[in-house]
Amino acid sequence: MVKEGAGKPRRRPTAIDVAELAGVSQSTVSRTFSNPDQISEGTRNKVIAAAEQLEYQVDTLGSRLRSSKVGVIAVVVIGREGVPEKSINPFHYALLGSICSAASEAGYDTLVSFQKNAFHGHYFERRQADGVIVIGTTDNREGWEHFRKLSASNERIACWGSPFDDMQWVRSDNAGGARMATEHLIESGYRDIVCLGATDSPQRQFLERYEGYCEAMREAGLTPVLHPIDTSLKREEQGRRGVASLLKGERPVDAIFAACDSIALGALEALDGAGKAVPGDMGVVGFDGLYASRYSHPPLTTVEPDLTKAGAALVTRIRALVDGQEAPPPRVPVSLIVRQSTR
Amino acid sequence: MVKEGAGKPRRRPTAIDVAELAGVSQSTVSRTFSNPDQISEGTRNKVIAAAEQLEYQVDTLGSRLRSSKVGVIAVVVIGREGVPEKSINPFHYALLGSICSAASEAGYDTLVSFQKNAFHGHYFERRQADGVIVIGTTDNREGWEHFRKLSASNERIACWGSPFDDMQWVRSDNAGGARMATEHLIESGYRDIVCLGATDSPQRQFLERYEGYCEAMREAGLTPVLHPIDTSLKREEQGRRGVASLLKGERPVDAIFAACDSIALGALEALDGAGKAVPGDMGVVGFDGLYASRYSHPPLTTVEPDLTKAGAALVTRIRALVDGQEAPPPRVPVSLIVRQSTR
DNA sequence: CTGAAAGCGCTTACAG
DNA sequence: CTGAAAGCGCTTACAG
Repeated sequence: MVKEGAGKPRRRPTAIDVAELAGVSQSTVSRTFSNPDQISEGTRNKVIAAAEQLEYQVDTLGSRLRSSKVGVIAVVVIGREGVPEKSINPFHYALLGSICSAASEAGYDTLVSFQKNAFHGHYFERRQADGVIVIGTTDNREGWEHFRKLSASNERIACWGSPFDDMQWVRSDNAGGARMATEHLIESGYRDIVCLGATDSPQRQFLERYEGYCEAMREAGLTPVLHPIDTSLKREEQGRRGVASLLKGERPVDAIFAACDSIALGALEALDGAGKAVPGDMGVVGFDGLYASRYSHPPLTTVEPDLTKAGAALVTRIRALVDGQEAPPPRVPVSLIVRQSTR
Repeated sequence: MVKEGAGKPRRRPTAIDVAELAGVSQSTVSRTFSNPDQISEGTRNKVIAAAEQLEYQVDTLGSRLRSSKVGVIAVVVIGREGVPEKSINPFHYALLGSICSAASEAGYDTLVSFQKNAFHGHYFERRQADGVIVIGTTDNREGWEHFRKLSASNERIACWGSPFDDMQWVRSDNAGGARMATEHLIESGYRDIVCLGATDSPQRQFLERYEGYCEAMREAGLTPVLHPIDTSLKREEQGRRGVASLLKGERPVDAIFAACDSIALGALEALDGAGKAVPGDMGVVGFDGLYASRYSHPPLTTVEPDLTKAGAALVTRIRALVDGQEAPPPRVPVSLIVRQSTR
């Protein structure tokens, strides 16, 4: 720990400095760190001792330039224009966290960028990253189009939440989760269960969730009902409006399976405002496992994807693209978290 | 958009390729991108046209190695051991987002890493970053000690939430925010207002918030009361236990100013469980502006720091350390968000 | 305003 | 197992 600014400018030590001190060639120093098996134990120890004495660390820049290995995964979080970072769906932040952790375990750095309207960042052309993971709101069509094109011409892009099927994606077991949620509602005695969602949304997962819901309903001899939402609104507002029109309608409803937690949170708010008791008058289940769903009133029963596995799967996908490894099937398991919004 | 894997290996174009096509020297190509004013307009246009034709982009690796400018800010999010990424305080995720945006606007990439127990990442020694921004839980003493030491020997570290005063920090206007919160409670008619917090916590902001609360109380002729929390517990649990012991106590209480939102959320839960009406029997105010606080029951009145300014201030701090620029005062303004947990 | 040349700190065939 | 040498793609004095 040499104090800097104490007079000595103290040049960063290089492999040459270490070589001199250890009495070996510069290439031997390099090999000691990049390919230690090639070096005899005795020599290796001398080099390591010298490196420690000088506080030497391999310069990433030199190493990467020469070896053409970047060692970086870029993570792009697609947002909506005009929406500040603090309002980004917390689910995406949590996913970002698990991606960064998984990357780190695989020996990659993560270059994170939040993009709304300007999708520049020529990661490959500028050799800044070996691969790109794209996550974020499905709604920013322009953003996804951009990465879809890149994906077509360069295969090192993996994504979560893409509206397009022809990209390298990783997804929740949406149908399975929806099925679990619906079966849970049926077992709890609800019968007039409506799905608050959309089949034509760019959010393909909404369709998959609706299908899982339908299967479970039909197997129980019940009729699935889709109550469509206005996908141009903010999620919570979709939930509020959805409930408002449901309550005005003729059809009896005793439970709501919402296509995502944010919609469910809005729905809970509207139900509370309308004086409806949850879970007594109406059961509600969401999908995503947002942090906020633990503190809603009442706390929301939801389907939660295993985010650790999701992050790992995305990183694995990139590695597979980079060096032809085998990739596991890209469906991430989910689990049902039963809270107080259902009986 | 040349399709890769279509047979042609297609080498990445270099400045030499562009130079050949444009009929100039390689140095001229380099200058066109790094120092365009040095190049006449005619030459510049020729070079740019050639670059576009070849889809050339400056190779970051070569450029950085030669110029010694890394152009990267590392962001370290300190977590608690054993706590998965998805459970990280959402506040830190939101702050992370605004840091990444601010960095991007200043022309920096952000290298994000989540660290719990292993604090390696020799960003400077390995020349991976020009500076490091450290955020995250104040509770991981070991983590902060690590970065404090680094901070002492290398001055390019800025932080949010450090328990130590001798680091380069950026903070909320904690005292001012606490004052606003307390004045709001007093104006709303509450009198027996207790601060649920700690003065001896490593969370220095808790002390500052307590002090702001005290000032406002004294100015109104009221006596400040600190109801201490057990800082070894999880935040929400601190809030639950705090309320439990408050309700068992002798002292009359009609409002709680909680040192942070997570504590307030736990407190709301416990009050609900104990059959206390909020805001009727008890007013509650938090601090942080978590996403979840919008969906608590009732929605939580809270003090919210301007996260966009916080991210910008941290990045500015790093830039100041890197190239001696002037830095603005590192207090981030806050605002009071009145919701339904207060009259 | 432009070019020729050196060199940033590494990795990696090649030779022994 | 180790060394001498070339070269990754740039930037930047130096000279004109």
